[in-house]
Amino acid sequence: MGTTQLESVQEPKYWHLKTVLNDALDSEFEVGEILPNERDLAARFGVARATLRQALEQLELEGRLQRRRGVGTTVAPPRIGVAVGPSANTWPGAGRDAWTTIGCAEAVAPAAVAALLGTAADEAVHTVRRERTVQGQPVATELLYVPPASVPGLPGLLTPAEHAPAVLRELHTLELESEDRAVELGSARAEDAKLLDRLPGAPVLVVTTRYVSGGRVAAASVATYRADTCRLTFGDSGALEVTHHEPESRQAS
Amino acid sequence: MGTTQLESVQEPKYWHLKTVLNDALDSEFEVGEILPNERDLAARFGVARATLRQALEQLELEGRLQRRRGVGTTVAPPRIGVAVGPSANTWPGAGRDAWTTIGCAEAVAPAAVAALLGTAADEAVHTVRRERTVQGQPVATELLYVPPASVPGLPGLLTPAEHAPAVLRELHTLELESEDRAVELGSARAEDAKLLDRLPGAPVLVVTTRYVSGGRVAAASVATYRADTCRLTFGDSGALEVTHHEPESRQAS
DNA sequence: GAGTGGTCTAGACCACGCT
DNA sequence: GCGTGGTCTAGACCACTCA
Repeated sequence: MGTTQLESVQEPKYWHLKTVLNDALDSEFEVGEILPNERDLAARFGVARATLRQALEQLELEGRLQRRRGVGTTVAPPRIGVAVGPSANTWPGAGRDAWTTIGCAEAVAPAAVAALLGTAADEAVHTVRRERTVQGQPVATELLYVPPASVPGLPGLLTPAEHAPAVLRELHTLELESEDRAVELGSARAEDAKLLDRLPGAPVLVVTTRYVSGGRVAAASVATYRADTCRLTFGDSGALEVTHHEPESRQAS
Repeated sequence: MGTTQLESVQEPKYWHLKTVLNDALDSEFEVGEILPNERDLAARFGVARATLRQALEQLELEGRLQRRRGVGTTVAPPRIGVAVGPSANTWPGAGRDAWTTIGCAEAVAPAAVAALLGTAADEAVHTVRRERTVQGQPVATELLYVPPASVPGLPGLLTPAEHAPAVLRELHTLELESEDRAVELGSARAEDAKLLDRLPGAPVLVVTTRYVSGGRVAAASVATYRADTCRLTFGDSGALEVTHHEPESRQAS
């Protein structure tokens, strides 16, 4: 056999494949177009399906592809820029904030959240589940945790339908001093995955927010954004920039 | 065979494995401790190595494990909170900003960056490579792009060693109006991966920042943070909170 | 029911870090 | 040189969507 492939030395096949596919996506496919199925693609490139899948997985992680069981693999549109952390500090649910409330329960928060709130680990807190959709597609789900101490004026008897609005209303009577946020990578738990229309384990960006009022942490939220379709934008101004993905950039030593 | 496993129906093995391992990590292992190797673990759980690896990959993605070729799999410490976007707007390299400059070159920026800067696609810009380490470990690399128009006072003849400091110094003479930032998931390119001490393709959080001065975008940067070890914190106040990972949280319908 | 992606197996070999 | 994780193969079956 001749050594025809000088360039491919020491580079994993799936990595090379990924590059090739990435370029092909730019030049030969339209957004939304469906690709040949995995078995055909693997055969075409002369690799095992598992190897091809490794390349596809990476491209999906980077938001270039979208795969759906029973349907196929399609070219993904550019990521959606979703604003996180508006210019003015506002309480969740105040004004027009792009979230829709799904429900509310009173439950013991996970230990991590209790630490964030500074409450006892076994104390029940109001837990509001919300969802955020952009262009008709779900991009995030959130759990907002409000300790009873933050909403002392809350009426005692509430129907499930009244619960969430009442908690938010009470919250808005407080003065919001500041918010801090953290962003980290996570994988979708079963429940979040269902709301986000993904499989469990899908990569998500977890945004943890502490709402501070009167020197105390008055509420905290854990929001889960689809990492494949979203770009989180901070900063005040118009955030809807173009996105894309560069193969490899020139270097600065 | 008796149907001993009622709970495991319809749940992928790797998902169940992940849960089991996650719990074991909490109860039976110390941070930094090395796990049995993959072949042993797979045998112990009665699954193929590929299946075990699928579970390990997820746990690594979530920052619970750290795997190193030739060494082994260790229990990862909690993610490091790294501050992004300080309270006061500051130029890169001003004051004490946790970054160290590696080098600088004049090169054509990738198309995406040119769009961000509003420069021509084929215009050369100053490209400063920087690195950020926390507790001795590299957590991020950055490319800072500065169009020549933003630093008109830059001397003509510069040695490589003088280049980066000179660009930053010139930049600091401008007044910074605002910054916007975006965060998205990406995978490390070969070059970034090397600086971050990871394999190419490792998950990273890509932070894109636009620095606005005089109504124009005076500079832009693309910073690449290790997604496995970092938690990006925004907001002004003390950000070094505890992190951990909850199995599954109670629900709010 | 046909076709898709998702899971799983039981092997093999390779690249790397140590010692 | 040995042990580790990383890559790759050639199969199989399952879960899902859609006509």
